[in-house]
Amino acid sequence: MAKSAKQGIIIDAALEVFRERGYADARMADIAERAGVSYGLVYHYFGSKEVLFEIIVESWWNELYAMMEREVASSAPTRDKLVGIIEFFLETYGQKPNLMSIFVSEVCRSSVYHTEEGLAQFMKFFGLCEKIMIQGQESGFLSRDVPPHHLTYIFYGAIETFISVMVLGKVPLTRRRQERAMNAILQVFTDGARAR
Amino acid sequence: MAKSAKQGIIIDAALEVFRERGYADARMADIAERAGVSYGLVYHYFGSKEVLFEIIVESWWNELYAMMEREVASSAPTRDKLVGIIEFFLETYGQKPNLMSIFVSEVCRSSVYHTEEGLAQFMKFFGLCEKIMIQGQESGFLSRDVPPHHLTYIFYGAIETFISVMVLGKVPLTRRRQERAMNAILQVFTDGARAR
Amino acid sequence: MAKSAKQGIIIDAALEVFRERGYADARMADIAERAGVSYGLVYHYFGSKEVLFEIIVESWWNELYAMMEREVASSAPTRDKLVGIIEFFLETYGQKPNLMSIFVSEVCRSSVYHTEEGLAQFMKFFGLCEKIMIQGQESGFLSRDVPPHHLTYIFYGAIETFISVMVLGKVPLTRRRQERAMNAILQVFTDGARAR
Amino acid sequence: MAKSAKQGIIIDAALEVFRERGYADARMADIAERAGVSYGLVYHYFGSKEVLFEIIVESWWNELYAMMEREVASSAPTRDKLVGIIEFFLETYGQKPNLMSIFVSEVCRSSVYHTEEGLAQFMKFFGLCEKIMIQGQESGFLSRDVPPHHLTYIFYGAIETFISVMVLGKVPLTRRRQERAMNAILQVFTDGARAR
DNA sequence: GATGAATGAGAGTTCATTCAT
DNA sequence: TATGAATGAACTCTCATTCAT
Repeated sequence: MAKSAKQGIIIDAALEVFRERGYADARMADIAERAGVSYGLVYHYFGSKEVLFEIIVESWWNELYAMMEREVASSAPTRDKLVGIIEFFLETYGQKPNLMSIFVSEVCRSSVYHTEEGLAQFMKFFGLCEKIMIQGQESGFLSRDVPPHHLTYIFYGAIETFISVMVLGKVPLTRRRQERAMNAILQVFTDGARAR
Repeated sequence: MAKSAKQGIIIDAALEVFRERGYADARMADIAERAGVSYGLVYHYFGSKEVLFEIIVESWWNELYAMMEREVASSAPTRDKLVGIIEFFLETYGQKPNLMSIFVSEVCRSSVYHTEEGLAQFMKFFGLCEKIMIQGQESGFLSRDVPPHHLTYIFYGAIETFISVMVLGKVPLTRRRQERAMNAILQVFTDGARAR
Repeated sequence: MAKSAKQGIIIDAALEVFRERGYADARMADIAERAGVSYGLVYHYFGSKEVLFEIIVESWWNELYAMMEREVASSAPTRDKLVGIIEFFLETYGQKPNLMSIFVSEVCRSSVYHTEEGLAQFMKFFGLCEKIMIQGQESGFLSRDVPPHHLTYIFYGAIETFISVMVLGKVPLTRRRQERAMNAILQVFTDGARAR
Repeated sequence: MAKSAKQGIIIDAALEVFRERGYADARMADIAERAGVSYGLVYHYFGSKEVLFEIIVESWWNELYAMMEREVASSAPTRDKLVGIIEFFLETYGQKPNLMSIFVSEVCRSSVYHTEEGLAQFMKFFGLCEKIMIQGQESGFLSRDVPPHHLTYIFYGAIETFISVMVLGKVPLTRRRQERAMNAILQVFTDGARAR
C-alpha cells in the first residue's frame, strides 16, 4: 500500500536527520523536506517529533531483544553466543549506520533518553546479556570470580566503544575491520590482554 | 584566574542543571535561578550557553589529560597505570557526580559534541591511552596480538559502562562497589573472563 | 431539498460537536468521526466549516422567524402571543438541546457571529418581537410608557437567561420546570415583581 | 514602576483585540503589536493567551462581585439596590466598553467559558443577586409569588440584553439613553409592562 | 558588578481544505 | 458518492541573548 511506502520514506528521512543533527537540533521541517513530503504529513502519520523518535528507537530495541532472546534460548556454546552478539552490532552498523549512530549518540546515555522507560530498556538488555554470562559460568566456560552483571558491562562496553569510534569517525565497515574488531573483543574478553 | 565566588556558584548551578535536563533542555534561566543570580550575570561572566558548557567540558578534559599524562610519564608498571586510570574515573564519579554524569550523557557520544573539536578531544585521550598500552606491550605485560588502539577501546569501554550504569541508576559509590568494579575490570581486561 | 441520510447524520454530528466544543474548537475531523463518515464527505456536502455552521444557524433562525411571523399574524390576544414565544424557546430547548445550546453559546452574542449579517438576523427577530409589543400597546394590553423595543429587550432577555442557565447547568427540562419558568416570566413581565 | 506601565498597556491592547476579534481569533502577535511591545514581552508577563484572558475576565468578576457585595450589605431599600446594579452595568459599558463587550461576547455564554469555573463564577453572581431578591421579599417590596432565583434571571436578563444590543450595535451611551434604559428595566421589572 | 525587562527568530503543532482514486 | 492521504498557512510558545539602568 502507498501508505506504508510514505511512512517508510519518512522514517528513513528521520533516521538521516536525527543522525546528522541529533534529536534536539533535528527540525521536523528538515525531515519532511528530506522525505520529500509536506510538513503536515509527518504529523499525519506520526503525531509528534517525540513519537517519531520513539518509533525509531523502539524498532532498534525490538531487533536487539529479538537477537538476544535467540541467543539466550540457543543451545550453542557461550563463545558462539558472544560472537553472535558482537556480530549483530557490527552488522547493524554496516547495514543501518544511521540507526546505529542514533542509538549510540542519542539513546545510549543521552539525557534525551533519561527516563524511567529508557532505563528499563537498558536494564532489560543487560538482563538478557547477564543470562548468557550465567549460562557461560554454569557451562564452565566463564569464571565465577566475576559477577555476571560485571561481565556484561565489560563485554558490552567493549562493543559499544568500537561502534562509537566508528560512528564518531564516520568509518566505513570493511570486512577486514569487522574481523579484527571481532577478534580483539573476543580474545581480550575471554583470555585477557596479558601476554603469555 | 581568580574567579569571583559568583562564577563558581554559577558553574556549580550549571553542572546541576545540565545533568538534570541535558544540554538541549537546560535553560539559562534555570541555571541563573539555581545559582541565585540574575540571568544577565550569567551572560556577563560566560557570554553564552555554549561557552558555559564548554568551560565545564574543558575542565573535565583538562583533568583527564593531566591524569593521563602523569600516567604516561610515570615509571610505574603498566598494571598500576591501568589501576590509576580506573581509579580516576571512579573517584571523579564519587566526588563530582554531576560532572561525570554530563560527561557520560552529553559528551561521550552525544551529538551535542559531534564536532571536529569534540572528536579531537576524544582522539587525544585515546592516543594517551594507547601510549600506555604500547608501554605495556613493550614491557612485556600486554600481548602484542591485539593492536594497542583496540586494547584502548576495550579497556575504556569497560570503565565507561560501569560509570554509565551508576549514572543512569543514580547509584551512590560505596567503597565496596568501587573495589569490586576495579577488580572486575582489571581482572577481565588482563586475564580474561574464561574459567581456568 | 431531499437531503440524503448521510447529510442528516453529519448535521446531527455537527450539532453535537459544536455544542460540546464551540465553533472555534470544533474540528471537522471530530464531526466526521462522530458522524462515522470520512472527512472528505463533510466537504463534499457542505463545502466548509463555516457553511456547515451557517446551515445549522440558518435553520434555527428560520424556525424562529416562522414562529414569530405566525404570532405577529395571529389574531390571538397579546398575552397568548407572549406565551407562544416563551413556549417556543422552552420546547426547542427540550427537543433540540444541542441547537438551543449553540444558539445561546455561539450565536447570541458570540464574536463568532459578530458580522453584519449576524446583527441583521438579530435585528429582524427584535423587529418582529417589537411588532407584537406594538400590537399589545395598541390593543391596550401593554403600557405605552415603555418604548416597544425596550419591552422587547426585557422580555427576550428574561427568556434567554432562563435558557442559558439550563444550558450552562445542563439541566433537563421537566414539565414542572417548564411551567414555573413560563409563569415567572409572564407574571413578572406583565405585572412586575412588586408585592401587592 | 515601568513594569506595571507596560503590563497595563498590554492589558489594554488585549482588551481591544479580544473585543475586535474574539478570544479564538485574537492573535498574540496582534496584541503585542497593538501594545507596541515585542512578542515575547507579552509572554514574559502573562505566560499564555489563556492567562492573559483570564486576568482580564477575573478583573471583571472582581469588580462585579465587589459591587454586588456592597449592595447586599447595604441597608438601602431594595429598589435602590436594583438601581445600583443596573447603573453598574451601564456605567461600566460607558467607561470600559471593551471589557463589557468581552464579558457579553466571550464570557456570558461563550463556550470559551464553559468550564466548571466559568459556571461557578456565574453561580456566585446569581447567588448574590438572589440575596438581594430575598431581601426585597422580606422587606415586603417584592412579591413572594416568584422564586428569588427566577427574579434574578429576569432582572439580569433584562440588563444583559440592553447591554448586548448596545455592544452589538456599537452604540455609544448617552446620558439620555442611560436614563431611558434604567427607567424601562426598573419599571417593567417592578410594575410590569401591562397598561393600567 | 548586577539586574531583569525586552527582543524576536525559530520551533513544534494544528487543522481546514484539496484532490487523486 | 465516498475516502483519507496530502498540503501548508497560521498560530502559540520558548528561550538565548541584548541592553538600559
